[in-house]
Amino acid sequence: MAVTLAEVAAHAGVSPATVSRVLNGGYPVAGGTRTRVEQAVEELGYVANGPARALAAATSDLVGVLVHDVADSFFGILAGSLQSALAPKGHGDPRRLAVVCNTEGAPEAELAYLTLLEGQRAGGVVLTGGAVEEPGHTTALAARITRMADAGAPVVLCGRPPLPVPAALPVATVMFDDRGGAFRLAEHLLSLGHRRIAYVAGPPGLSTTRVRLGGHREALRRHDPALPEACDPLTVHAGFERSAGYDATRELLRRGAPFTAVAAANDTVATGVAAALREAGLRIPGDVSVAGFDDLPVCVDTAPALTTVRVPLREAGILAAQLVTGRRPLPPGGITTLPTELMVRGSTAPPPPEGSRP
Amino acid sequence: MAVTLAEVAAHAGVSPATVSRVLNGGYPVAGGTRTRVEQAVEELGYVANGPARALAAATSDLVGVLVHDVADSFFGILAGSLQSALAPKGHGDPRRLAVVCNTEGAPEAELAYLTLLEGQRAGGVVLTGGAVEEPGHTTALAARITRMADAGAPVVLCGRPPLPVPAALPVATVMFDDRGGAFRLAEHLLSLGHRRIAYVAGPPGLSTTRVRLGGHREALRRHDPALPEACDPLTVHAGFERSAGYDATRELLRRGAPFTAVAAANDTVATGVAAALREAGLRIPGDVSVAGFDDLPVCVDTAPALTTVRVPLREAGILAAQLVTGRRPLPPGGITTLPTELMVRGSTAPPPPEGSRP
DNA sequence: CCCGATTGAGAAAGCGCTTTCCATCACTCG
DNA sequence: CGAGTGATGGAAAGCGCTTTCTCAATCGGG
Repeated sequence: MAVTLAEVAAHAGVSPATVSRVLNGGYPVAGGTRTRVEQAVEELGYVANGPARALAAATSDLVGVLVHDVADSFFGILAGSLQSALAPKGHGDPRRLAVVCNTEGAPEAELAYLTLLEGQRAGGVVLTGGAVEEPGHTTALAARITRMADAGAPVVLCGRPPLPVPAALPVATVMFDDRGGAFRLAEHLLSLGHRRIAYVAGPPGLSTTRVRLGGHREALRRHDPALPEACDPLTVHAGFERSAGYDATRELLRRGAPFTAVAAANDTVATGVAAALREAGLRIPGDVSVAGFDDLPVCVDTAPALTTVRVPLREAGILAAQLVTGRRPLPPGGITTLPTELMVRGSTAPPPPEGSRP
Repeated sequence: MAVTLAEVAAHAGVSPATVSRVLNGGYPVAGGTRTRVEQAVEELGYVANGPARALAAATSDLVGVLVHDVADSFFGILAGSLQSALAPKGHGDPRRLAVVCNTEGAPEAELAYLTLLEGQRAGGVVLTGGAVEEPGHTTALAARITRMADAGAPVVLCGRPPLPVPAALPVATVMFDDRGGAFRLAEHLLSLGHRRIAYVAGPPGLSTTRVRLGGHREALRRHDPALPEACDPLTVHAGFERSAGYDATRELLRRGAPFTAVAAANDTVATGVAAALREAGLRIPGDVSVAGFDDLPVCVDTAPALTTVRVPLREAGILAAQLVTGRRPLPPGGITTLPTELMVRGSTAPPPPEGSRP
């Protein structure tokens, strides 16, 4: 059916082995021979049979990309830039294909997809999104990743903490300075004069949740050691969806404890928070300031525009692509932390004078 | 290294052929034997070698998903639901993996990715996003798709017009009633009293652009045969990004021809339109009404919320997944048109009384 | 109770490529 | 001037699975 390597070899008057070597490099081939082969490839319109290559080489051109959900802008942007970076313009390298898997953040799903990817002899895997911090899962994941990396498939952890794997293995971690971002965001709110700061956190047990909340509380503590505890009643855990922010805020409002600002786990949640607030007749930022996290595109289209912390998703995607394809050497220690940046917009302002509610 | 079929066979005391048959079905295997094999698979934790399967069977578990850009919510949502639908909960079927490819809508990129996918012996392909309507490309694409479908890989065109391929081939088309949606949206604006309706269309030459604009103009024409032409100076073509909407609107404003409403190619563009309008000191919908298309999540978070046309992306993704895996038979004619729905929100209202500008 | 259908399972031939392991060959060193 | 040497290219053995092609065994009917 399709043109095979053997046919190209015959056409060029060389052996299949030579054609393979020309195509894959890493072996000296005389200039003339090389040209002849390349011409044959061109003339016959040869396209390698991926599965056959993968079977023989025990590694494929597939790169697994585990995300919570590509429909979520956070992951969509990350996966998008990653995918694009996998396909370099100058079609020099053989193109790697991105296999994206929605795990919903579920440990079992992550493991299940990794199994599938191992079965496909994926040439690399990128795990994104916060990690469920449960000892059992961490161990299982570390073991799996070690096995894959050991088999030659680079693994990149993106936006999640490093895992205990033997050094020297091709395992890299790309982190975001979530803690610093949350810290600066809280500082921003404090400097505006806010003290009763509500916090709609992500799901408990997730690394991202812990780190962001940690940075936030640290800033409160720095300002006033008693503040973190004082704000505890104003902290609620929720999911990462808009509705979670909405529900959490209604709950907060229902409780009646007054607050003048709300920081959310991420921008999506923040939009839910804002919606609930507005619905309750509160003005943003007049009555309550709202802040998100991630700096998704939606931030500039809400009214007022959302103060948030920019997380360099595109950069992370590109970096992850380079690391997982080996186009970029592992940084010392295997960890790269990308900076986050406070983006002050219209949704945060000084709190209203005392006496207003809530 | 990993457990192989042969080892499972040995463990179960049968031949490799039998194990393969148990795993793939489609061949009678006695109950006892089957049980024994399944047990062996379980005990050894056997995971099939994808490439080997694909090589022997000449088809893989990979499903290609071509999108303009997954980072764009429209495609992210589509690809997300498609991917999830590919992995049915009850882990009965062998899981299919989604290979997502960002084509930026470029014909060459589409072809290039299809080549790659053919090389991988993909078991199916879903092409999404409007098609570039250029004879050459249409022909080339039709030929490619025919070849793939002929080789047994179902092809699903999603959100783009059907292609001329021999019937009887597994090629399905899932369309959105873009025309109807645009028509009803225009009707809505007309019924509010708008007559000078600007339109920020998508890139020329793209099927989506043509169809949406067509529906829009048809509604204008129905209302008053002279209206389409009257609004021509208010129609501009742009890209599908927010900035395109922004730039186009500034251009419109600069021209000085008055208008009381702007319909955009999609929601993302509409947010850009709104931003430019607000920046020019115009109130929405007080001075100018704005409408989008697609009903992306962002619509409910803009202020005011964006009137738009809901496009059933999730449903389309699920449907495409079922069609491309053959879990759902092709509809007669191979075409399914999904309905769109007008979503009236706060960004559209009657035009201001004459005399206001512009 | 024997014979042609059926049903169930094994043997073996690839699928198309990579990759040792060798065989050349043209030189160069001593 | 013969052997050592690096640069090239070929032969062939798989990689792990699917799928004919075959054959043994079981079964119902005349």
